Amino acid sequence: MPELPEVETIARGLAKRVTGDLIESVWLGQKKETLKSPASEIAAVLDQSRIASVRRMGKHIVFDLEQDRVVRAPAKSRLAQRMTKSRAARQTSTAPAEAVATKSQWIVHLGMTGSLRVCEPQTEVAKHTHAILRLSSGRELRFVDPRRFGRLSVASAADFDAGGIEPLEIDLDRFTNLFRGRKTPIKSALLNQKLLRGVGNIYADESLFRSGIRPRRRASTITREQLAKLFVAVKEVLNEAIALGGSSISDYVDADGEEGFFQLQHRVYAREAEPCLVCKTPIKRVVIAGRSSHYCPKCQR
DNA sequence: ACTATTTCCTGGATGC
DNA sequence: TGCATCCAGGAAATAG
Repeated sequence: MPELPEVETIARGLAKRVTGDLIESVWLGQKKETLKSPASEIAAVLDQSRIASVRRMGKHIVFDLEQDRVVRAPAKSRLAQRMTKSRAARQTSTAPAEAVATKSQWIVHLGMTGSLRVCEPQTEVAKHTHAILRLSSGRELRFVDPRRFGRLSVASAADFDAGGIEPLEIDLDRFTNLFRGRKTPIKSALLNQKLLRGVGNIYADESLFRSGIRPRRRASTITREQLAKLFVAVKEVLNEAIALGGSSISDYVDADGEEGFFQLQHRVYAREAEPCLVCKTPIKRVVIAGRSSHYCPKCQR
């Protein structure tokens, strides 16, 4: 279940392996529910594009792509029209033909069980493989997702909006404002990607434990002091998890096939009935908005 | 405008 | 052993 720290780890690993590669060909599977954009559009954007960088936005992995396309002056191509007017004007008035870099993005959401693997072409194609990109390095980048909660899409450079604010970049004032007037349980608010992007079930539970707040507490009833603690806890938990390569739950591994180790630091997540590490009270599990939520009934109020 | 609930999906765990 | 059932959970869709 990749959340922000896992996606960050994966994106860093991918950046090391595929930055600068040209995508020489693209294969997309038939399961169209994994595609947010039409298959033809995804293939057209990926094919013959160069991977300029790989980064994380919330729980999304963003591949920044550049395509070199020859634009001939007299014929007003669609590409030329899409460029800024001044640039297009310069183009048509001077050079008869010129290579123009157009920018776009390939956006991957791993959902629950999605993974991106860089491997040799002869590696057996795993079950539930939904996309294969052949790279100029001779390797392949494959998207595998058994449960198919993952999503692939493409966007032009200006398009992609991942929603809320990055939790590692937000300041205390804006953090506090996110919860003002919200009657929803704080747990639900933390999971709401339109507020903060990247926090998932594990890190929401762990942050609430560290700040002593019960997951069911209505967001608007939390004091300034408690929110300040939560603000620190969220950043702390995410940073520690990134440093340990994320949490390996079920079959999560990063781009190098390495497991993360933050699961060993979990204080409440998946520890139902086990003693609280602070006060020995058994950890409780309740369901909030359809999600299992773990907390210590004594330490969290 | 918010908030709560349902739905999607497969494989691993559990129970009889 | 075999088969059915349940559960995990992010986010979109739907309902209130």
